[in-house]
Amino acid sequence: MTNCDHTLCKTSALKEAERVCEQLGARFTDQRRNVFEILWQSHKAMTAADIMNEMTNKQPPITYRALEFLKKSGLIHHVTSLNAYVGCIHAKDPNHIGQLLICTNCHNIDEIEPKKAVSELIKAAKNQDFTPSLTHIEMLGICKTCNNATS
Amino acid sequence: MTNCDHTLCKTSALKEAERVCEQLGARFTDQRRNVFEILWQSHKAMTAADIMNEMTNKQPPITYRALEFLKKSGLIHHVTSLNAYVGCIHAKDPNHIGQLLICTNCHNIDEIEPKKAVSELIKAAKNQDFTPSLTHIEMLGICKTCNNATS
DNA sequence: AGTTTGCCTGTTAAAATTTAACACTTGCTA
DNA sequence: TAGCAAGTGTTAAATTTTAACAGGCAAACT
Repeated sequence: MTNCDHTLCKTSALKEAERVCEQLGARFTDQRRNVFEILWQSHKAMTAADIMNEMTNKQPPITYRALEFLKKSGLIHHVTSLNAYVGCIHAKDPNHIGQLLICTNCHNIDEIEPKKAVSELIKAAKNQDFTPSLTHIEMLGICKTCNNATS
Repeated sequence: MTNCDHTLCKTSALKEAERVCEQLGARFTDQRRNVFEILWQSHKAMTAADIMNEMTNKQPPITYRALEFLKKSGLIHHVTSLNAYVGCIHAKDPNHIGQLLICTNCHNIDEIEPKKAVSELIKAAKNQDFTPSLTHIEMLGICKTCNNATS
């Protein structure tokens, strides 16, 4: 995501969303598209309320249902430590385990795939005979841009 | 935590809590103790409402304030993916980064310190010029006991 | 001992967030 | 073209969290 051409970025996310829905036999309806596009206006996390405010149809169930669907489909992430949502930039790979880098200054979120760390995490879990099915990794901190701005 | 002698486990957690409060110049008051003991009845995550139900004084602000304090002091963890709380078993080490292993079957939570994985996560973040200050790692899955019971 | 100070509590509400329930619509497909 | 499953619209309500403010309590100072 860092320094993306965001118009392109958004366009390809939309294409990807259509493809994923197709593949799931689900519809990328107006409501779902509405939520998705709002989230993809930026790489910042938005709360359900933030999103609802920008929806055409502002009724809570509409928003929550769309969020639920998009999350289940792997198209967006629930950023649990903020109770907010952000578009997923690795939707292509439904089994990826992302590491969210959440800037507490500008609120942008980057997502990387820390292959080595993940395999260590899994190894550590297996050591306890724990069988993982879902992994959340979230880091709060200061991003590159804000680091440079401060210095 | 796995297969702990829980009476001991709880006792030492209480001692530790008293020590931490002392060190912080804060008081381990009745309300805080109440929440803390409720959480330490088990290694299961409890929601604020669950806890409130068992409190002597069941008023929301009492519970939320105590939770907030215990969390800030590193005595409990907020399990963000469940929006629930659990006692921290590494309170001694205030800078530790824990990996929570959350059993979706029995709801017990174990916490381990995956040193290697964490250093990889930090490395991955630094590669993006991201300076982390707080890291959350949560895994949902099936624990040892439940694995054995099923097989 | 008396008083100040800061932390902590009690209490009343209210705000914010999320879900339930149910009737209706839409698009596929048999 | 009827029937089914998926998705919507709508009304409320449940749940979760916070605000605000008055009062109490313990340690620190005089």
